[in-house]
Amino acid sequence: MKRSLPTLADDVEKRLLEHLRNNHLTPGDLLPGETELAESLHVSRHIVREAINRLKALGLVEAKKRVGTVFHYPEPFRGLLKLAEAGLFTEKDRRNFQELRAAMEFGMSDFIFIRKTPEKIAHLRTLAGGTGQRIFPLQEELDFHTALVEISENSAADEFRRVVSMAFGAIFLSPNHDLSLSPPSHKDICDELEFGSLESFRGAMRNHLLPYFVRAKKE
Amino acid sequence: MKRSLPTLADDVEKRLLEHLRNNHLTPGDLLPGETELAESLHVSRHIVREAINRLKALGLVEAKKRVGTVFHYPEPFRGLLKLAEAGLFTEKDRRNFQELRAAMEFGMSDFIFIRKTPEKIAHLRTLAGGTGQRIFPLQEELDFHTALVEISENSAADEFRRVVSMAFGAIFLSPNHDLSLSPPSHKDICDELEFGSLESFRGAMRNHLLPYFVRAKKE
DNA sequence: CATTTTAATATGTTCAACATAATGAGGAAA
DNA sequence: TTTCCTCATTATGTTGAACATATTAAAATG
Repeated sequence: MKRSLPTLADDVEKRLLEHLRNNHLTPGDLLPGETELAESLHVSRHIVREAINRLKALGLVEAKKRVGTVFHYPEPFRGLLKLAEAGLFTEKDRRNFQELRAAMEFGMSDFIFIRKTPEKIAHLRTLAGGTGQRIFPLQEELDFHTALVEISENSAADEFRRVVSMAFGAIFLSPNHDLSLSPPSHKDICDELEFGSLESFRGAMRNHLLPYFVRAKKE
Repeated sequence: MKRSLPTLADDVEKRLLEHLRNNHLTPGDLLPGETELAESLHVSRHIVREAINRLKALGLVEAKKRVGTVFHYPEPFRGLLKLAEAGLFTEKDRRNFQELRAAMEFGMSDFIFIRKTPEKIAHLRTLAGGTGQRIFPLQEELDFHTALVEISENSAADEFRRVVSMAFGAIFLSPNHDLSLSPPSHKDICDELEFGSLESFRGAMRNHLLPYFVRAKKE
């Protein structure tokens, strides 16, 4: 595969990233002005702006008039979100991401269990809903799983989950899952998390996500 | 939070993304020329270039001289890779990503088991190494786990794994994991995948990744 | 002192022009 | 005919100067 020669904007982009790393920028800090950068790098201001626009696409910086270009702490999945929102993924891609989300959520069971606290469990219970059905079961599902993953204190998992949920459609449970054993409810999961063992909690998580795994099997 | 007004490049970027979606571009297809876009959108060519540069940052397009701007199929984690390569994440972020990778890999166990074939297992065994130790156990670890996730036929999981491995450092096994039960070897995992049950395979995966889960516990 | 006005300064935008590389057509040589 | 070279074409790459605009902070005003 023949790659084209690096352009000036490629160089400047690389050097800007180096600048961000080497100077340990804190969120809110300013990049040098465009004119200043153009002079010090011996390129035109347009080139500098092209490079900066790439950083904008990654969510790394934001331009503010009269102020300058301010550094933002990286949002790892900003690019993924943008691509997804643009609707550029295929149906198969979207299925893969939903599948990956379910696998990730199940895989985080251990970390959720390890880092649980009474306060977090209490908060989780407020979202679990009663025994009766709620008006917005879909919203409850979203909020509950969000809070659940938050317990793991893993921001990467948290953001990944949020992006996939937002961009690839909400959690979709096949309405006609004729399983003999009904999956654990949110309340059951809370109980397992609070009183159960690591293994029983992991099993509950797995059974709760079962529809995804089953659907995969049928194809 | 006061957001600044959308700039012309913002608009053009959005419209370019719409164009990509609405016209169902196939990888290799060309975007309209910069001059043409500038005229039809009533903006200067520089604005168009700034917008295109953002798409470049996402890996969505590549510019080729004399040819034009060609569409590439989206690489979901291109942005994440770029941020990671630039070294902009904190130590805690990197730990979180390694943790997420381990959780994801374990969570994919079911899909790996469901979609296994004799050919894939055979290929996996060629990477498992013999009973003796190899010269590059780290490389074997990388290749083996790559092939393992490939069996799941989930490109999203595949790419995520590759990006995290490449960008956040190779798999790091604590050398002094004084566990009474030694984790399953790669050969053991192959055997479980081929002859074991879904549950036993999942257990083997979990125990193989145990060091990650254990390390999390200590903190 | 509080308020309004104003000047300074960063990014945003345009125009016109030229540079450069890859393509493809056309002609020269085998 | 086939192969190779040449060269004009055409897309992106790059530059410079200038002006627009929003926001900040200083200065003037009451």
